[in-house]
Amino acid sequence: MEYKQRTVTCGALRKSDDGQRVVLNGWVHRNRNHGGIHFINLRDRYGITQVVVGEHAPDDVVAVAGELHLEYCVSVEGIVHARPASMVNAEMGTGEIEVEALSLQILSRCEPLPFMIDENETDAKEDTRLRYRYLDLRSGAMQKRIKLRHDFVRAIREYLSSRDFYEIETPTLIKSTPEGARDFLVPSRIYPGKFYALPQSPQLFKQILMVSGFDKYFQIARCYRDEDARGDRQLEFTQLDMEMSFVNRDDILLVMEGLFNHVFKQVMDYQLPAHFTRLTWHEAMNTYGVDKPDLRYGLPIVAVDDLAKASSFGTFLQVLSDGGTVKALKAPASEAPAYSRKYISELEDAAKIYGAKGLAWIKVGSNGAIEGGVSKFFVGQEQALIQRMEAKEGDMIVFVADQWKKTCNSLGAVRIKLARDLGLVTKGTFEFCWIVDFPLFEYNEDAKHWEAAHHMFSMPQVQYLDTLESDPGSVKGDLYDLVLNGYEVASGSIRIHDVELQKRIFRICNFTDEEAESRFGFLLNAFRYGPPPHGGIAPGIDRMVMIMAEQTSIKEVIAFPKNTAAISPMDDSPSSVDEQQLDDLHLIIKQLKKTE
RNA sequence: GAGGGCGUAGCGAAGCUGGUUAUCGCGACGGCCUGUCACGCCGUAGAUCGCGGGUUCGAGUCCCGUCGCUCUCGCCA
Repeated sequence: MEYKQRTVTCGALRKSDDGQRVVLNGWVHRNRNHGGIHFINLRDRYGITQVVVGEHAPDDVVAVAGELHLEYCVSVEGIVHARPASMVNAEMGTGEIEVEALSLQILSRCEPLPFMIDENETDAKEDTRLRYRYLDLRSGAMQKRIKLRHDFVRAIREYLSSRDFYEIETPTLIKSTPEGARDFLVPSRIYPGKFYALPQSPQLFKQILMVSGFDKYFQIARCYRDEDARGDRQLEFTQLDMEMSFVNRDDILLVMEGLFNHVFKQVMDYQLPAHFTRLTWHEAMNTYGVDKPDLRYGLPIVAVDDLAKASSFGTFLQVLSDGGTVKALKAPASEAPAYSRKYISELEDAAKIYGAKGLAWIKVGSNGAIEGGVSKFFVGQEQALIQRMEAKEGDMIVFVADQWKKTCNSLGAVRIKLARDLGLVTKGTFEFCWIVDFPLFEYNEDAKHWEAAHHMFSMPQVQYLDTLESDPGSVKGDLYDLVLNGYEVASGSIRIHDVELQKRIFRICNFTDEEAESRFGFLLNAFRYGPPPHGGIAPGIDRMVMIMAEQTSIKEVIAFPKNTAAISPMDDSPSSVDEQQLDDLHLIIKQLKKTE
């Protein structure tokens, strides 16, 4: 098709371009027909320019203008005119000018839209947006977020490249290894009955790159985990995968602090503190009830075992004698929501999600009195309780009594709900923190053996090396998570680089030497050839961009995401395949639950 | 696997305790309009109220089942 190619974009023209002859290519964003005069807002990635088809326009231009509908793709040639002061649109970047059309060509037509393309957020429902993702991505909001993501990744590449990191690709068809999440499998055509797996992360390959001497590595790596989706989780996602040799934990934390200082400044002009708060896993759990605390607000959880023990509340006493714990959280006084019976029950529901059996409460009245709920069991301890909680009139104190982890998690959920409902979350701020000293193992009650809490390649802290086997539960690892505004945005560790130590870890996690050798033999072999001490980390790109864009779903920052049912409504994947394809792959479908 | 929310025209929504012809905005279509910028004005079409069953004289509304979407728990080193 012959057409006039653009000489400028729709966001470029200014008053200083007055009188220029230009060509614009773009989409009809709005078309206002006043009978004798048309105003066409022409849109592309860069902005919107008003095109005028007026009284002096050639007849053919007027005719074409009359045919235009929303989202027609057109080419316009015209003259730039500065608008008279009274007609300037201060809302638009190009609001001081307009382009008088001399020629107008329709490049392609557009059917009636399923939803309007908005300069900001579209009001269509997510399902509809995903089905017509190509239209949804035209919205100003999506364009902005996709750009943000580009800027973010670009700033990362620039920073790391300037600091001697190599970007190295690792395979996406790899061996299935029995750790972590469920693997996506790819059947081999050449080897009947054998499968590749898509990587859950480039973990083993980046460690092997360290053995190869590439002592500073990074990759913008696609990762795959066949697990149920969430707002902040897709089965396919992108990590900034990193690994370094001859480093200790603090070296890695410092690199990351430098990286994100640079990136936030570069991309959002946001100044982060030079160093991020560090909390041990235990501190985080005890104080915030999660291993990914949102530090944009306070509301610390407080231990009250001693006060509970001195109380006369049977439930508390029972939990304590069963080895549990009692913790409390102060809900600060506020007008809305008042701590009504209904609201307290909402808080209780939040606590119960994580297994708490109930939520005890006490209101603080005037003159140091405590009222309602379980207050009658704390006679004589009013002042001690108020002092401990730093409570004042109008505050409410809520309690959970249970096993340690349930207690922490439940109050953690109440803390988050309170902060949201009371409006304690400061918009537009970014609070990073490090969580360190994670336990290396946790006990799998179903499988009846210990498992790696993160993965099996993380280094135990040296003081636990003699007690790995005798007391796995208390072993702390050289592990660290980076947390941003209540989301885990990165996770990493110093790795094991010693074959014997690595084998001990496998054994504790119930792998025989034979199994370990068959699954991870290539790593163990590499470690027989002078592996350097090394460690790394992997920030989630989608999550970080989501938080920077102040969204609550990573779908908002992924061009083509899948829905919660793991379906892509646009291309309708997954789908069935031809019999011939199955034959090639030596596959027989066991049973179809429903006919397709 | 489990729980909460939602499902009404192409899109977004209203429809209270069951009661005539299911309402509104955007969009579509036709017409009018020479300075709008979410243009305005007049008119038209468009809905088996997700699907199936039940209660009832009568169901968008109540009950049961089912499907889809969404958030969450489990799961996700």
